[in-house]
Amino acid sequence: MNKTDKRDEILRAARELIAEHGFHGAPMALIADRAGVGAGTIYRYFENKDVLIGELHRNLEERLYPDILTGYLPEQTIRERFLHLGTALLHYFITNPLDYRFLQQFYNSPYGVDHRRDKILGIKEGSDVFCTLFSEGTSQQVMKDLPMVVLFGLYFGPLLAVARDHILGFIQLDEELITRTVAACWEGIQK
Amino acid sequence: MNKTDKRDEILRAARELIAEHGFHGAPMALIADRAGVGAGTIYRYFENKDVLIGELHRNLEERLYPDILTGYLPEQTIRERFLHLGTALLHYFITNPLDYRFLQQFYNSPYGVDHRRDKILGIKEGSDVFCTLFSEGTSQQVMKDLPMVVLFGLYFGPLLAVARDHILGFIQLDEELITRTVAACWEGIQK
Amino acid sequence: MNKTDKRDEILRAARELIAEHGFHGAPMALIADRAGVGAGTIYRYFENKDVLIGELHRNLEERLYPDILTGYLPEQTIRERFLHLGTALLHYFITNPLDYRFLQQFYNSPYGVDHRRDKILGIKEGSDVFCTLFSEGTSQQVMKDLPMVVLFGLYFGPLLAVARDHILGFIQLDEELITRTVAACWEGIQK
Amino acid sequence: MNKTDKRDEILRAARELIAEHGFHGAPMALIADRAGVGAGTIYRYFENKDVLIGELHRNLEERLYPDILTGYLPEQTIRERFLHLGTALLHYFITNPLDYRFLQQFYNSPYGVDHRRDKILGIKEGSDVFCTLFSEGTSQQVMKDLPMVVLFGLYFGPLLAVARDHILGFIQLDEELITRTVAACWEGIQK
DNA sequence: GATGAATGAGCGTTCATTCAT
DNA sequence: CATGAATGAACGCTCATTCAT
Repeated sequence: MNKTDKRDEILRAARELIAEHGFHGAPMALIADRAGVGAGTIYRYFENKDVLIGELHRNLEERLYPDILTGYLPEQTIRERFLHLGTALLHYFITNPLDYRFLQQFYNSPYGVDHRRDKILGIKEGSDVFCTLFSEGTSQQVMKDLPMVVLFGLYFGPLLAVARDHILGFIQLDEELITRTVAACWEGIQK
Repeated sequence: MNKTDKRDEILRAARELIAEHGFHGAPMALIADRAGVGAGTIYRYFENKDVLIGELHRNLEERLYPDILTGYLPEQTIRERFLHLGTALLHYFITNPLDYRFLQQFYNSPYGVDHRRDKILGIKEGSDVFCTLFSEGTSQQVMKDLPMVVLFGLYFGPLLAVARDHILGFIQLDEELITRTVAACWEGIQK
Repeated sequence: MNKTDKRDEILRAARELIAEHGFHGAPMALIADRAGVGAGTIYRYFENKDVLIGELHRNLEERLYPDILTGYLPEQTIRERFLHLGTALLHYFITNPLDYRFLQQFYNSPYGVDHRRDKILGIKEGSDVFCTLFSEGTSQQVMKDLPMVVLFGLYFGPLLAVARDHILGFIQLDEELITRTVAACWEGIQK
Repeated sequence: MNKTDKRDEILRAARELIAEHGFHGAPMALIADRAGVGAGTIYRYFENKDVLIGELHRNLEERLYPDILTGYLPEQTIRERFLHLGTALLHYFITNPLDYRFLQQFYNSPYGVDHRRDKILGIKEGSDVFCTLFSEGTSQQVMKDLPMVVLFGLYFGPLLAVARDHILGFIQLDEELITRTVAACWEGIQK
């Protein structure tokens, strides 16, 4: 196992444990075990647990963004792009429930404390796509003239809520329901 | 300090610490300190930490529901009642940010595990107000024909998101913004 | 309830709890509860827990000795008296298993530490009957010429062991078995 | 200090503290101190205190049985074997007083609760030597026709009593006294 | 570089004892 | 006197982090 592999194994092990059992169920020793490395080894790759968790978060974003941007075409209308991103986001979380659960844990833990600025469950930072789209939307008067933060709330709030409820089994999202849910968000946001 | 006072002090101390620093920042010893009592005293009032936390939750609901139901008139139109509740909820969380933060911690911790079914950040089944209102809304075809869970997401998702962002200082919600935000939710939900 | 009654209630409650659950299952608060008095009240009658336990021990002996001495006739032969006491002792413990269990707990706890000199599971101190009997037995050459302590071991050792096993349910002692057991002891001790 | 040494140090420290002060005088922190290790270290070797205590018990038996079986010859008469085992047992406890005191504590504590069936102060079922010997003794009509449990009481009762009194300093057992004591037991048990 | 045994501060909880009422 | 609420030291145990090998 080379250096990068080891690092990846640690991240994977940590992500799984946290998603499955929460932070309280993911002590360093267990992460090391599941990653197949020694407990001390983790500290060669990550200064401490906070840093490991933070890295996990960054790592997640690096997988999330390419995914939802696949097939995203700047030349489409604002509405079309809005629907694409919302739909893609729901698909991503449904396909990767561990990632959803990790995010949920992350933003309500001491580890997420420094990332709180990454509002809206983390879907903002570096998310120029969303910023750009919403800026365009408001300046072109296609979206309501509300602060960006509120528009984000109207968008991500419902999406994350239904993703959570799907993952918790309170609802079974299918293509049609996803489409209609994202469409409803649009109606709340459009002018 | 009499018996009730002491119990209240413990609840207040616990609520504050949890809201400010999360569960990890609220060990029993610190709660006792801040409440001005001995560590063992807490256990005269609450069987164990889980029970204390659970009581904190119940206690919060006992303050939240009367508040948002003040001035709620069943004879108003569905839209009017929808706007009333949404506005009242935002007001409550803005006025009681500690309660918002406590709920946020609560539902993402082992303590809230049994209450997960109480979906949508504590607006739970027993909250017939919301259930009743939404049932009426869909059956009268005033609201979209979506599963209750999705409608709840479209309602509470944005509200809780903007409440959080206000509390975190990312926006300053005033009466007008509150009204417009809740109105936007309505537009997403109405048929 | 007068002063003596209260004291007796405390002793009774303590004895029961200790016999039933051991010392670890008899905190002062529970003793007070079962005695129907306040926790602080115990300290009016007994300086501290050690003293209470010690008193319990003395109290037991005050009930045990009159019992086994009933029908004890100094004019009987040494053998007859030996058999009488042994039989009476077994009867007492079978009839009062709580007392047996208390003694057992007592002599293996910090509380019994000062009473260790009361060897042979407590059946020695003040037990002039036994001392007298055995002195007589050795000086009259009816018993083996062994140190008193050894003779006591040959007497109380088996008796307490079978009492324990009866109470634990490993054996069902009836009159005949009691008689034969005490007789066997005698055979070991007699010259 | 290597791994085995550390484990042994912990066992030794625990045995000593329990023998000297009983279970109440052997908190984990003190055991760790006396063993010269950190408090947490104990838990690398023993899952919890119960397991540590249980191991202490097993460990003792592993030293006790080989010791008393040394020189034990099945071809000897029942009486000879009886005397051998009794003598060896007394020698063992006199030589290892800490072991005697540990056993005494063990069987009168919550820790020994599961071992209660191992009657007669730890001379338990696995001790086929004793069972076998006594079975042979009764079936060959060399021993009295009493239940095994009573015979055990007549054997171990006195032996453990005199061992205790020697350890407590009430008598000084020498070879002759040991021999005569065990012989007295035999007289009580033989037909 | 990798390891995992060792650490000890910190946790939730219990309970003998005190003392204001 | 009697009370029982209050105390806080002490317990068994966990786990992020270190460091000798």
